[in-house]
Amino acid sequence: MASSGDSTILHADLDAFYASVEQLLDPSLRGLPIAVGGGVVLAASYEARAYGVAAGMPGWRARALCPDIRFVGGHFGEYQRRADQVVDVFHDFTPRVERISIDEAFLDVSGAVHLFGPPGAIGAAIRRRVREETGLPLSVGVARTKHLAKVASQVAKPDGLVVVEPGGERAFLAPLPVGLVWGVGPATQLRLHQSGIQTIGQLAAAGSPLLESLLGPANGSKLARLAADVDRRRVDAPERARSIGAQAALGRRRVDRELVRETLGYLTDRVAGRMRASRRAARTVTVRVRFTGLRSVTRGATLARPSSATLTLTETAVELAGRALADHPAEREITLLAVSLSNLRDEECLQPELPWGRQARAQAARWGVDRTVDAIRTKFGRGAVGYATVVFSGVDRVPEGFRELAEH
DNA sequence: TCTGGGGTCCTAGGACCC
DNA sequence: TCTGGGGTCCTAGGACCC
Repeated sequence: MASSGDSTILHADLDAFYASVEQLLDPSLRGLPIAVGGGVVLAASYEARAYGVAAGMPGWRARALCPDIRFVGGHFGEYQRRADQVVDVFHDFTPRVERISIDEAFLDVSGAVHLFGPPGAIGAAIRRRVREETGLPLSVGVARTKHLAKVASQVAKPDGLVVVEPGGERAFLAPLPVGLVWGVGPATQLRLHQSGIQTIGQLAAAGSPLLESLLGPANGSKLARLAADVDRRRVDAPERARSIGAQAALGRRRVDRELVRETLGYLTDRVAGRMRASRRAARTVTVRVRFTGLRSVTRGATLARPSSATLTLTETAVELAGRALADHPAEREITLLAVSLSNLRDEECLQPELPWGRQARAQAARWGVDRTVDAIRTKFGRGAVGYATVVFSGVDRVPEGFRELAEH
């Protein structure tokens, strides 16, 4: 029985995943700069990355950087299918697989060395099998901790394997840029650079007190632990979600109450349905309104009791959006609306409504309508039935396949 | 001339309670 | 005479991740 200090963690990360699948499906795309997406780059092939194209970049900028870039994609079902195939391979080596996104997972292979040899050999064997069975390039990092395994897989990219031997952790981390630390994004990186901290070695040397004064107590101490390699998180099954949300980009639309009502109705309907499918109810509703120039505001409200009723949640969302808009009368156009449900409770645990009173009866009726709609949709599909403004709403411009993928 | 959708966590101020 | 401290919940905003 290995102690936690002896655990061996493997981080596996599919390279340029969506783009790699597209190049497999259409061999004429191999070796070419391609991007998956349209308005925004969801994934870029390594050939495109050589031009500076990166995920999250607006499509027009990608075209400016790389005029020959080809935009392809939309094979969402294929992405999911192949990613599942890869995870099946992982399970042949260990039952302890923590999937953290469609193209990434942690594996605890501490107990697998007796069967498959040293950690490096396991990493190599997994990479080989994934390549043979799916055609996809996979990068793997191996180390004693999750954080270090993840850093190692980033160093291994593209299509490589990096093993950090026990005892070599600090030396491995020291020269690497701070941006490789999990949780260091552009804002934190800028602040660290301004303090003369460029490498993870310098980050570790800075120490917790300085980092806490720079970045706040929680972020500072967490970063100090990661840089000093004393983080010991285990590989676990993912926890249940703490919030469920949906958003819709609208282009540039003049502020219009009816548009807001329809869009929020549509979004809340989707989100509430997903929540009911996982048998939960929400106490907090949050609405985000984004204006031009990426200026955005959020308004939230916590209900006296949890609800899973589409109508109740929609009314709350619409009211919150009204407040947000009223607080910003100078804004003439909105570009995005988002709804999020949080403070989630298991529905079975809810206090049953008292069987009398008009309000209780109304709630019971809403509950019944939602269940009926859910059941019909399960049988006949989303478009079969719904509230009128939702059914006829024209905001569903993003491919449904992508939504389902994102929801997975 | 600012681009998708789905999430997590942290901070900070205010209300309220003891 | 408004002085002390601690805890919880709510709200708004922001950073970050895939």
